Amino acid sequence: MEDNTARFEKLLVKNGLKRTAPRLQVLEILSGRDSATSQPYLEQVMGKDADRVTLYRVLQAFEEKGIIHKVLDQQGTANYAICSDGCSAHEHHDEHVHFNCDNCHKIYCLDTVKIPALKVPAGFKVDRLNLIATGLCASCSDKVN
Amino acid sequence: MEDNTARFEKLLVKNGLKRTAPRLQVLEILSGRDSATSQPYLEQVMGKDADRVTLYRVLQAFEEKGIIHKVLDQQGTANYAICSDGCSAHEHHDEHVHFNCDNCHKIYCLDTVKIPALKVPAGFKVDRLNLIATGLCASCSDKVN
DNA sequence: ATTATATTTGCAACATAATTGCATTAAAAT
DNA sequence: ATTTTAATGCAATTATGTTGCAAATATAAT
Ligand SMILES: [Mn+2]
Ligand SMILES: [Mn+2]
Ligand SMILES: [Zn+2]
Ligand SMILES: [Zn+2]
Repeated sequence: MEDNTARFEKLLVKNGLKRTAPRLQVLEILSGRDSATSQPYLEQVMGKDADRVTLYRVLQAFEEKGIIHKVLDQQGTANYAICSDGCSAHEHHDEHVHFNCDNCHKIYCLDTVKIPALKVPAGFKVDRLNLIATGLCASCSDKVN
Repeated sequence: MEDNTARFEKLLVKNGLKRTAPRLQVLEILSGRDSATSQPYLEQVMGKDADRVTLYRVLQAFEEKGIIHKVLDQQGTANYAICSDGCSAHEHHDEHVHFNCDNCHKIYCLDTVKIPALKVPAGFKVDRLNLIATGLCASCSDKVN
């Protein structure tokens, strides 16, 4: 497997973003997790390595460039995950289902589960769909049973 | 059509809630709108008729009793709408699609559009589904064309 | 009608998430 | 090495939501 840092540096350059410590750190954290990561968690992990404001700006830049996508959980907290498919500055392709676990509160990107097309009342023009399923994740439903 | 205030008073009593001015006012506002109403808007309209905290508590009580349901829009803002079907303190039945207009930012409860059942990976146990469609509402797509 | 009770409200204080302006710093281009 | 441009840090501010507690009020009991 290719060196992470080198890969991230390429990613930044490709998107016209400068190679800075806070940005590399955010990419490092996000890529090392199996579920979406909340802003509060990121803030806590980064600690004083970067200012709060910087974190917000890094996340915003990444989202605009199509590097990450934002998912709001049921409490309205922002969570971020690296985009898997070919998202770009001009268009996100993250129309997969998100699963929010009631127990561990993780948000999983269910990349394999596509959102079914929808029939809406006349006049409404659907641009994007956002489906959040809530319940117990595989790991938590295991433990309960 | 029956007098609104009388109807609301019954609703409160039925749910073991006292008939108070802020509660009646919230019901009055919500029932007079064709789309979900944001907390900030409610706060603004109520002005100094009720304290911010009271508004939050009224909304919370209504939600718990199944009188209203909460929808978060794409910005994470809380929006509230009166429950149409038989929601109760023990269970909400609001699994309809919500439509968030990019132009007027209104959130419509599409009561007629049910969320299709979902096939999730093994182990995941779905409890609730929340589908938000974003785009242009009928009224706004009219104006654009 | 008066009193007792349980609930609801308002206020103050606090917590957290997010944004803005601006001076400083640092990355990349020349 | 110097210039240019982008990004960061800091301070201040706004918005959203919560908690504890005393005062007020709706309703039930007398
Ligand atoms: Mn995702
Ligand atoms: Mn609804
Ligand atoms: Zn879980
Ligand atoms: Zn609209």
